[in-house]
Amino acid sequence: MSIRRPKENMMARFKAKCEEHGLKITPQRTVIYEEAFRSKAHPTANAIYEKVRIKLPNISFDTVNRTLISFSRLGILDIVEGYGDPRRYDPDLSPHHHFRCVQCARIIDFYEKSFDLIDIPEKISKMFKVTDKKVVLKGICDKCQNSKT
Amino acid sequence: MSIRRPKENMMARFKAKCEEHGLKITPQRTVIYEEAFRSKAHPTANAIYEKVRIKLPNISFDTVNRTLISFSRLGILDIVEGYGDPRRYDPDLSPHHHFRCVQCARIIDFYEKSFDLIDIPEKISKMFKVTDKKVVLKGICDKCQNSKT
DNA sequence: TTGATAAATAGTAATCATTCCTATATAGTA
DNA sequence: TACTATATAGGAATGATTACTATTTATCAA
Repeated sequence: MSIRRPKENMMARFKAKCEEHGLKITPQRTVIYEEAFRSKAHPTANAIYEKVRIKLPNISFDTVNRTLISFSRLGILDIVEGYGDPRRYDPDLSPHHHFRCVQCARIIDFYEKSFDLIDIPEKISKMFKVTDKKVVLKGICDKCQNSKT
Repeated sequence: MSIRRPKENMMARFKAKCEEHGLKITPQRTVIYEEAFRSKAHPTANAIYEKVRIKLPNISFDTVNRTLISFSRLGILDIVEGYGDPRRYDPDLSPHHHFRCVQCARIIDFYEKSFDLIDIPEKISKMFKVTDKKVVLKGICDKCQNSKT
């Protein structure tokens, strides 16, 4: 799911983003950034915490959680739209879209060029500063259709 | 936000949906249904619970929560996409779309006919049973743009 | 109309995600 | 190198959500 980029580009982007927003570059933030983007699928804060902990054994969960939230506020990282479940992050920065199964709660990524091209209505772009757009589909996934009990 | 419909239609729909899925029609479910659709904006389970409690003083929160979840599973009620905050419901059944402010976390409804008409790609409709589609925009809302501290 | 039965509910208790608090440590800068 | 605003660790508090169980009830068949 996540885009493969050379590590040096990733870290240059990280450094630039931090400086842009006046965030100090700490070892904790660096490792959290690396691990968040190394993740596949849509990791929770806890999943990222567990990975970070391997490199920084006595980091606190709060630091990981707080950092992920500030990353998402600054547009460094996306939060996946959820439906009452724990917050999950999306390291995939390329335009993509989501299908959600209402039975098993899975969120499945898909790519569709025509969806990437939809125009923001003027009434919206006048009022708000739009930084991202995504089509979210809802329904029953293949697995759940087959295993209808 | 919610569509105004004659109450009798609402209740006929409720009854039909319950029978379709083998749900018993209980006074609790009836009142929860009524109050969920009377709500404006995007109420939490707790907000609906407080309203239902006026009519059924000793209903439990668990019953309200469980009922709302089962309604959403059966397509009776929508869950609003959220970003780590408490689950919220959407009583607006008409096609509409959402803008999310990453600063203040508001979800703002908007209507855009061209978005309603987007086609589901065949690769998706073959694999999944799609029951709803929504465009989700992300950015900074008008209020937050003005009050940048 | 009534009795049987599977489903639903009330009333907790338990769990888990998330946020808050404070003393200590540190990155960036003069 | 020393100063200062930030950031962090650790743990406590809060709040949402789910789980559990005894009791009640809607539905349906006789």
